[in-house]
Amino acid sequence: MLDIQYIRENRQAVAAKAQQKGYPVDVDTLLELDEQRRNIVTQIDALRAKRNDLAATLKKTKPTPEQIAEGKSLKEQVAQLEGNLAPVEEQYQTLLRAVPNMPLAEVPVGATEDENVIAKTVGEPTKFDFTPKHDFELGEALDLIDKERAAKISGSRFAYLKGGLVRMQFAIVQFVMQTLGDEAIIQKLIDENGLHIPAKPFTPVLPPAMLRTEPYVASARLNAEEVTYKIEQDDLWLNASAEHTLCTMYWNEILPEDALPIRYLGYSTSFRREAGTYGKDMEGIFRLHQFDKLEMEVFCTPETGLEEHKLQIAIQEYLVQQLGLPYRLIQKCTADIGKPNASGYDIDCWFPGQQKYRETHTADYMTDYQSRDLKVRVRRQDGIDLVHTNDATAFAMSRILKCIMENYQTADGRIVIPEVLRPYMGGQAEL
RNA sequence: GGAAGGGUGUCCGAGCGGUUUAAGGAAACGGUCUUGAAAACCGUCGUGCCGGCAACGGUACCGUGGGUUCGAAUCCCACCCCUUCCGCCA
Repeated sequence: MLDIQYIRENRQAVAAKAQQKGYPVDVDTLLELDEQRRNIVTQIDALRAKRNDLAATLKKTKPTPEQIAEGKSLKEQVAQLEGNLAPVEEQYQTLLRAVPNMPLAEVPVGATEDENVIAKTVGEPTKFDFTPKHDFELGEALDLIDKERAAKISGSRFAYLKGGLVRMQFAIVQFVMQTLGDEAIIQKLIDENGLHIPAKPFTPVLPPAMLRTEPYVASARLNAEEVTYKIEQDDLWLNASAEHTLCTMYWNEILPEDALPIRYLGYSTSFRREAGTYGKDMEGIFRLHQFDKLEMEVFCTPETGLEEHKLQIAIQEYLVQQLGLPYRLIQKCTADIGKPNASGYDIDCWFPGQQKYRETHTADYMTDYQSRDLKVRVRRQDGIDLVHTNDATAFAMSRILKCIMENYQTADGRIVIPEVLRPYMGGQAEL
């Protein structure tokens, strides 16, 4: 969430930018509630001070009937004010959480995703002297994907992935762990992008795939209606990304400054309800209810937040380039970056089956919006600051497998394995 | 699932109705001493919120939420979590 003091001091800007992001919010009402809230809290505190004074005088003596009556009266007054406060506080919290993060100045203003900006195009759409096939055609012919039986057992938007495709997924996992664990590569990307942050490698993490409501809400990532599965018998949700159990990891903690930046590479199965996408991307493995994903998560100081964002984007590009996939880097506009984001970039890779660039990666910079509610802080020489958080896709498996299958297909329907993955597949050259 | 024990500040840990402004220890920071370090000694040392330019003042917080009381870390109720043992299990 946003800092209420910032909202007080930037009433107009907050309303305007919230509008630009497509999360219009009634700032006037929010600030009115804020004032009511503070007014009541001040009154309550004054009454409590009286109560404490009274209690202090009674430490050794027996209370007189008058003193007991006064104590009771104070208690009732406090209770009444607390009764007044509760609904104000509730509305206030609801409105406050509805305020989106402020976009950075350089984020292009736009009303829909059509106003995203293509920052860069790398590579040419893959050319074939035959009509390229879709993942599902290739997958079926090579016995790599079985969606029919998955539908029988689990419903639509599930798949059995098999054989070489599975080995390729784990080759990708190994390749990414190797790459992000390599200080020299991180340093090279830092230097190439003119950044001034340490080359600390990413630590691989297998996080829990479920989390409880309270931290999930605080992470500003819970999207119950459209995205997230709830476990009925327990207070647990299935995470929609490793990011959700990674960003919450230091919930309610104060980190020592020398621990930062904390760079994690999480690997988790991700579950998504995909409500509201009926009929969209029904074929193949582009959009499934369940997929595995490698996700970067970084906790850092406010000063380095933007540079960590840039590093994550550089890493994403490097990884995609290593796989030899054509892509575009998209700077998302205000309407598309998402509520907790101050900035957001996507990488759209080329999918020959559809003859389109489609989203395979996203990089999110939240500034302190996420950490404020999660209460993830850093203890520094001159006080305590909220950390800045960044997350970014390393690879979303089913999408990137589809992308590789389609870009690396041969005329006779086989799939060449990208060079960098072969060492992790026993030297195998094709599926 | 059954039984027992437990959740206190950065950590360990005492407190079990009113000198708690949470003992004591450790860590950390500053200082004395020392050629330097260690040790010893002295000092500092929780997080929010409200008010204030500030110094500071007020208030809340001892797993969470209710309750009892003039007064709750302390008593009562419910729930959550952790540990150990038993059972089951990859």
